[in-house]
Amino acid sequence: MTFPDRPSGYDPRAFPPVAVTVDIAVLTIRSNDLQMLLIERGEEPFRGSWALPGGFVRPDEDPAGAAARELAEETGVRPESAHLEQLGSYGDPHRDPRMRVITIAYWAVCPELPTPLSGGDAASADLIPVSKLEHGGVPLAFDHDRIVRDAVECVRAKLETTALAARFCPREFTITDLRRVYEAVWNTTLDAGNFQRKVRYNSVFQLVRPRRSEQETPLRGRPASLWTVRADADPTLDTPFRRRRGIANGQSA
Amino acid sequence: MTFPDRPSGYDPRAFPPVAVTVDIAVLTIRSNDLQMLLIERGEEPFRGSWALPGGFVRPDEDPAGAAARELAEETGVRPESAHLEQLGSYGDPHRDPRMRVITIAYWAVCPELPTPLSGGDAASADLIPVSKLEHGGVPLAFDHDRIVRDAVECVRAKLETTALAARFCPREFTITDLRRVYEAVWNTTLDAGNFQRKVRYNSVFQLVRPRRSEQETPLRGRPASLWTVRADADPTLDTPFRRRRGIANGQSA
DNA sequence: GGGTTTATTGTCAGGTTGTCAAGAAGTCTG
DNA sequence: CAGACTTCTTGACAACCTGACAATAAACCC
Repeated sequence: MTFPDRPSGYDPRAFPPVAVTVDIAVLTIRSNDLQMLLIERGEEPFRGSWALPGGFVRPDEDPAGAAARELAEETGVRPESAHLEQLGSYGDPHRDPRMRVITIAYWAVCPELPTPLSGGDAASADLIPVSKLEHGGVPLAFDHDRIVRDAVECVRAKLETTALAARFCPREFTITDLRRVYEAVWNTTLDAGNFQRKVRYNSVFQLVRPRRSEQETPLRGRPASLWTVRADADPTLDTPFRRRRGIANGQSA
Repeated sequence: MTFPDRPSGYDPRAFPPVAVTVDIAVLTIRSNDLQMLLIERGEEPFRGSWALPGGFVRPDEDPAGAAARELAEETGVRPESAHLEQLGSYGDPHRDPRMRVITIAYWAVCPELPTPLSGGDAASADLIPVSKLEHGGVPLAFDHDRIVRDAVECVRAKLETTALAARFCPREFTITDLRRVYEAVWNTTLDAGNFQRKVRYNSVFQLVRPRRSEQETPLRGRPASLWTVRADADPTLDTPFRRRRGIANGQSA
């Protein structure tokens, strides 16, 4: 990597103006549905369209740090409770009509999110079902439709091989909680018995308490055991969960 | 995403100066060994260290386009013969001591590369075995050691679920060619019989000719059939190849 | 206690994988 | 030209994993 033809002494102003931003696809599960946090734009361009939360990377800030900051600002979640990971960069020269903006996209997975408060942007934030976004029913600003698609696919794929699904749940969760995450994210249904078996055999998951004591929403049925993700090791699953591709599963029409 | 407090009319000079570059981890297989193309720096900073090939994203250029251009410039490979994919962005504020540089890293997989010609950078290019890079025996510039590690891990993982391995081979290849790619990239050995079975069952691969006619290097043994990757569909494998994690396989010591 | 609900365990056939052996089809050597 | 040698390809079989589904367990309700 060499700098443009200039002997030495790097004149900052000589570089073509580029803005670098981060955008974050924040995912959570609401009423057994995969949803994404989006913000309705109050200004041009794309006034009235929905957009990913995000903002500028500050001069002395790491992009990951900028993403964590924006996440906290826009959702109020503590950075350590969410899982934040880089998706990739989007840099089409004309993706923003105003000027050259390269964005580094991230995705984040949160347990049940506090109901989105309209942020300081004077724009309203809301959780939108991903199924709706995939159906094309929501107009998105910039190239955010592509980022959304990529982020969702990335999370779906990551559920196959890692314990990421647990990041949608509170620290301790039941196996049914976990199964519902898979069902929501993959928009499918899984056999409860087989799912149980896989979780029990997976060394990443760890039994915490044989019975649930603090009752939560479901007050009926046999109480479930509580599980957690083993803290020490990396969250790779011993044997992956494989999604059945090709068959249009789940609710159609 | 909103712009900094400024009513309208975006003064380019007002944005903090950031340079955006692409860096490419070019991988190929030489003598059954995974190797990466690196360039020895002839200038400060990091004079004498090795670095990934790369360069600036031009004002009206897409980052992927910049990566393809740099790849062609530095290796002479036709862009369509290589597989080029984005890895991610690296933007630590101090990763380049001269100024703020955010790089978008790519990885590329090439069939047998033309022996690297020293590029126009007045620096010498060379193929370095990845095993050497992982052993820490090669000083790398900037944060390129991290990019190299991430790129190698990404390619290793991608071999599990896609037909990427075929991109290391010419358009038509034998099953043994393909197996050697896996063995080189994963630094392990695989059972030839099992491997054969999996490839034959995989709908991604397609038999071209039942016997090899043009003899290549190995003039001994039963001639092998030639296979290719089905062009139409996406390169996802029906049943993934799984690498056995945890066991330190391959040549030790 | 009987009915309902949900969690958990069990069964069993079918598919996939790992190990290993045998067969096929060439070249090489004496 | 007959082995010897090499490499590709197929086959056998046990171990393991998975999907489908039935049975049992543990709560709640009335």
